[in-house]
Amino acid sequence: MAYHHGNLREALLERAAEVIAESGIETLSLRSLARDLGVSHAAPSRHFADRAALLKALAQAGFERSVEVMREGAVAAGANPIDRYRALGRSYVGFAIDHPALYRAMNHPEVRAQMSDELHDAHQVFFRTLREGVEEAQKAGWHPEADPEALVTFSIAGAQGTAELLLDDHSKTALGIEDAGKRERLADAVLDLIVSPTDEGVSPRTRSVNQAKARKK
Amino acid sequence: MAYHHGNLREALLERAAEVIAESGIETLSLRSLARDLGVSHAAPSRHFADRAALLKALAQAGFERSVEVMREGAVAAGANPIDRYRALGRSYVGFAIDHPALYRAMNHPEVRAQMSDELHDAHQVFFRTLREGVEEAQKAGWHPEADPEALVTFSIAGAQGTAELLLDDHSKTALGIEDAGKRERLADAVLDLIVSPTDEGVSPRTRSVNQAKARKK
DNA sequence: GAGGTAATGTAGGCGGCGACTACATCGAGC
DNA sequence: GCTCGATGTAGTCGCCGCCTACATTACCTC
Repeated sequence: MAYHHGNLREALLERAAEVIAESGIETLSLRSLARDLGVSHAAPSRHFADRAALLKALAQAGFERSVEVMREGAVAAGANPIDRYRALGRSYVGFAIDHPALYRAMNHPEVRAQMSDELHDAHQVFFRTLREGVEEAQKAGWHPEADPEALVTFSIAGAQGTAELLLDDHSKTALGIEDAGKRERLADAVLDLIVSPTDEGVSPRTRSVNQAKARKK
Repeated sequence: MAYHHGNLREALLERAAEVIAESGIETLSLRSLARDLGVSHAAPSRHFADRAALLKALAQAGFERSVEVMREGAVAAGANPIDRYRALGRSYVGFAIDHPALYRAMNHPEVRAQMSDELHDAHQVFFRTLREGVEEAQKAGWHPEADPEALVTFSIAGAQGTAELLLDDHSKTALGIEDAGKRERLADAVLDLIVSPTDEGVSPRTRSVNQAKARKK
């Protein structure tokens, strides 16, 4: 075989995502990754300075992909700002379920602790996307009385917390989630609770549009 | 000095909590812990079979303490079930802020992945405490139309997500949280949003009682 | 209060890992 | 066809988790 792997960087990211999805970030090691791909133990260092750099790259991809998915969801939701806002949250939860490895990388303490500038920017874009959705929804009559910053926190906390619960095995059993269908219904119900409070102009039961939201790959 | 440390187990837990609060769970090692306490590198193994066991012990303490704090908060909130329910969530967020190391241990993937029976029970008690609060609140008129399971998920997700955001440095700056006071106010505002939806019999502005809630040590 | 035993701590070692360095191979551009 | 940068290899160091063998202490029993 060739001395050069050819596309080691992408292969590393892909295999890393598999390993994380299977057995978690903790068990991920650069050396085992190298073994899996049949290269020497030091080869990964040509592409990622250290283990954290690889995780950061995954996290960055995660922030970018999640923003894409959220924007697509908003577009599919139509013109009503509150429906669009709901779709943002629903898409984020869907993203977490579809791409658990990226999601875990995005929220791993080791990554959050020391963000590179690039990663910081990606995180900012993510935050801004949600913030804009919140602002539009508020203008449209969702919680007009509330502090916008509290609304943003509430929204992100709700979406993040829901995603976390739906990905955690113990919480899943504690909540009686046996299959994917039940998980989807629960996610929708929770999203309804987040969005529901204001009853003017909002239709919290318009789930069908969001459920059929586009998911690439 | 004595050959025996005397209270190594407690000292390990205490020092571990310090290290986690300072620099995160990732940097925690049994050997560095042993060095910090002036014992041999293998001494900790007498009390914790492996690194995970130590984290599990911290997590267990966290679940137990958080339930205590939540119950105290509910008692201090009085007789109104919805006020009591709000106090549960507010107390949990307060617990996370006051005991970040325990909170992180409780939610660390390495811990969640393989829970011991004891830890599983502690987690169940935690879940049940919140679930009971939700059920009482619903009986009292909070979201009477909603699926109870969805309400539980919504509640835990909201509390958990809020705690996570308020502990994360990047999210803190993105939300414009400079000092502890602002953080407390934001936590209260978010809790109001979680509890507010139903307007019959609920007084979401009764924060003063909860703010002055008891916190031990 | 002497002896035995379990609890607790020590010393050493093994293998895996991250990270570093020196060296080998390939490929693209002059 | 040569050179140079990109990519991969081989070897090493130190830290860590974890294991085993051994030392010291506390406590219980007679």
